[in-house]
Amino acid sequence: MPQEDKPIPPARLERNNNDERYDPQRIEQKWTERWQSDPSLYAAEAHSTKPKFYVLEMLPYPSGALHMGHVRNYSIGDALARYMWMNGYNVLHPMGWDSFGLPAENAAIKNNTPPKQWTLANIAAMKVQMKRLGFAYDWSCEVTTCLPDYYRWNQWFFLKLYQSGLAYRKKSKVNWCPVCCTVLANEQVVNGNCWRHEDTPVEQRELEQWFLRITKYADELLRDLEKLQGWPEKVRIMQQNWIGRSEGTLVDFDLGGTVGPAGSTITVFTTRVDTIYGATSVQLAPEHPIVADIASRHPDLRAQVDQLIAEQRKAKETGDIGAIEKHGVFTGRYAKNPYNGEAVPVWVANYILMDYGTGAIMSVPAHDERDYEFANKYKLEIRLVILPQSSDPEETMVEPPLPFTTKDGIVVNSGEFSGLSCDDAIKKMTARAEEKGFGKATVTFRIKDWGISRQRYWGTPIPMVYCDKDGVVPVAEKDLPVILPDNVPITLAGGSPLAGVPEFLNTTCPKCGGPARRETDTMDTFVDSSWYFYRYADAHNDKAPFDSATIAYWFPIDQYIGGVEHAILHLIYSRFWTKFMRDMGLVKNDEPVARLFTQGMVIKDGAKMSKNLGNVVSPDEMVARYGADAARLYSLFAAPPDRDLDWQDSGIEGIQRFLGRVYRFFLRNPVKKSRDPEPAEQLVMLSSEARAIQRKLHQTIKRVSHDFQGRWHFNTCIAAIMELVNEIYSAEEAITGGRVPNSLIADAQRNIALLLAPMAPYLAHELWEMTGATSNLLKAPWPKYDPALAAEDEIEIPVQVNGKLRGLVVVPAGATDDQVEQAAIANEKVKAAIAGKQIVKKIVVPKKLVNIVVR
RNA sequence: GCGGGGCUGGCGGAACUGGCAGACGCGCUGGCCUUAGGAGCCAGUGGCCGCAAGGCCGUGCAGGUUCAAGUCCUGUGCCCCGCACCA
Repeated sequence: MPQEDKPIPPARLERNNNDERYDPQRIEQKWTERWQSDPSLYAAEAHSTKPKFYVLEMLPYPSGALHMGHVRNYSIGDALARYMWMNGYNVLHPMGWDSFGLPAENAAIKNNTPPKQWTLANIAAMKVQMKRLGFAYDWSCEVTTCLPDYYRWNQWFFLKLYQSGLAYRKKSKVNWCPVCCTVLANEQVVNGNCWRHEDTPVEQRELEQWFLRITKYADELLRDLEKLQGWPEKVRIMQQNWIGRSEGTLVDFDLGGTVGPAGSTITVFTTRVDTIYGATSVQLAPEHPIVADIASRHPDLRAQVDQLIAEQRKAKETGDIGAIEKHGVFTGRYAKNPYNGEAVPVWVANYILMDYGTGAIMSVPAHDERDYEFANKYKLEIRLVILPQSSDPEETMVEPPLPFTTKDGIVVNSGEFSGLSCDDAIKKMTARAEEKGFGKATVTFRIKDWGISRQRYWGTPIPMVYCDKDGVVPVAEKDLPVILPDNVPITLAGGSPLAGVPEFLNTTCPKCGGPARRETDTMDTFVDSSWYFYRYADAHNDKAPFDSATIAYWFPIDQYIGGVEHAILHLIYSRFWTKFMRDMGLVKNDEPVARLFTQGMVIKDGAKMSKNLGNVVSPDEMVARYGADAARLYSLFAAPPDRDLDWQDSGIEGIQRFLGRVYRFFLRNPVKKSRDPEPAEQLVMLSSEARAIQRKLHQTIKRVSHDFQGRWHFNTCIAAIMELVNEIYSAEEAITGGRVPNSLIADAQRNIALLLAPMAPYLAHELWEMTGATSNLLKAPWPKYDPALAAEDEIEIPVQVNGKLRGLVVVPAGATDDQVEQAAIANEKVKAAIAGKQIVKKIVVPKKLVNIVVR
């Protein structure tokens, strides 16, 4: 939503009529103007001998205003981009807009504004915010997914998917959100509710839909998770669970005669065929077609089954599926276990899901907890067929107190398979099924094909045509894009708005030229975000989605940064898209993203910021009060980036104080003699105060470099710079008294500007200029430290007696262990602590500590 | 139930490979400067005892390994996130 204009209280410092005040508004405005005058400032180099680095933050939905989560995300990415520039990389750092989607339609209804107008206005507003925050984006390759020059390539990809058999149309039960009035992908259903309307249960509807065959890549998507060592383990595991690969066996149970159109066989799926001699019933999902067949002749059963179906649906909707009490009903029929020829009763049970496996299971109460619970309730036979490996095979447990469910056992009571280990039994029994033709090995996935049809207006039109003569016909490539018409009346009722636009709907068949109708559904917006980051590298290509050679240079993305909420949806779809493009020969990389970083949420008063709770902090207000640098620096300082950040207004004030301290140090100690950076002089004869500053300076460069590169602990980077500034302030008397050479002050100032440059770019640039430097700080080399100058002359060694701190001794940095030990023992407090006791052991950890063990 | 992360002062957080727990910042207390201070500067600030010197206790809890444990091991509690009748 667009930000309403609230009167913003003036920055507190502005009331201070002091020439030394740090005025972020003045400084930041000055640099904004300068940076805007050079649009190529942040542009990636097309031909470069430098190593490349592609750093990317997840593109926002243009809701109208940035929130603090965006600011944090982009502050991290921007710091990294700037750091890599300073380290000599050719950096690609783009930004764009995930700009199709339902909120634009909702806003259209509410404000009577066309979605396009609303969206483009929001983009303009948010771009202003981003520029005000000083993020170094290469706007020349901006991607806006709702514009035809982008979405035409969605359509182009769709045609390619269709040609490859990876896009298909199918009538099926789909998830329908009654508030969005559209279909949702499985990935967009959260606990049975719509992902955007968490209180709205998803309904099931039968509709003709377009699907993308992501399941073709299910195995590879799973396998290649191994390659993604630069991804958080959490995300890899979430994807692994989502894909849900499971190896098992299909086994046919014969019903001994046809019941109806669904046939005379029940095929069950099991991962534990080794337990099949213990199967004492077959359980069907209430929605299983054979249940419908049987029930059609038995009205009583029909009613009971309907109840089970209703119950299951309700449980799914409330998210309680998994906790409902198991119950079921006997169908009156029996099915034959093909291994032992035994006929077992066929039941319908509410804990069997139609959309996993075959919707039918064999029930083995002795070796499955769920089956055990069910069998106990209905007094079904519990037959033991696996014994724990350790126990005596002679010993027969007739009534197991609990089912034994692990594979670590021996098969018993299973005819010729008795005596085998579970794994061997699975192999041999599956082979038997294949040999006899009553079953086979199979792999089941939890992941389903991706339904992309949406009955909404504001999305990419699906480029397909329906002809009475030729059926479903793809739009010719040369006729792309199929333009999304403007001025479409939008309601949230009655299906696809495009169906009500005759100029759009009516077309001619690409094949026969006769009258035909266009597809009126649009694509899921996750299609847009599945490949947008490729377009950045070649954003103005009008012959192809991108040039393959350019992609080969930039990909994979070196660092992708965003919220963990995209761990499944966006990040699995875009992996699928990359694999499809690779198989098309369009890209060479198997994976789009080499390293992924998921930053923590921004919370306030212990809760996620939300309008309902009224704990939202507006970036605009923060920038107006404290400046962009302070807002950015605080979002990096308040917590390490992977953890949740608890926003505290008093914290950002502290950051502003710090920036003011830095600024005043420069202001009070103008050093304009030297021009551009030059190596620090070797300052041999320094006062102790000067030496302390010099040492701290080099130690700080070391620490910041280390924490930045290796760990991304921006909070400790900033803390280190604060320490340096504190050191300088505490030496103020020495500075004003002339005991610190000008050249050292100049050196410190240059380095402080450099160290701050990635995180607080406005002030850093101002300070850089104040030192007299004329080069562009953006690409100034990251500072290096001199180990000799960073070294301490003397070190303080804690001395423990029996592991407890008893004294501190100061020794020269180069002291030998013996000297340190002597100094430790000579210490008065240590003497007192060991007086009258016998020294058992002396431990000297070089440069760290001494521990004297006494008795 | 399974998986991932977390638990350190009044608060946000430091302590990367076992080696001075509490860096840095906020808050608080005191002082300086000032017509004024919601500006700036300086100092103090884990708890308990003590005038002090100093002592004891302290990283969710209980054990253990070690000269030495926030860090390693065993057990356990609580919080957050994800998945969940997946056969």
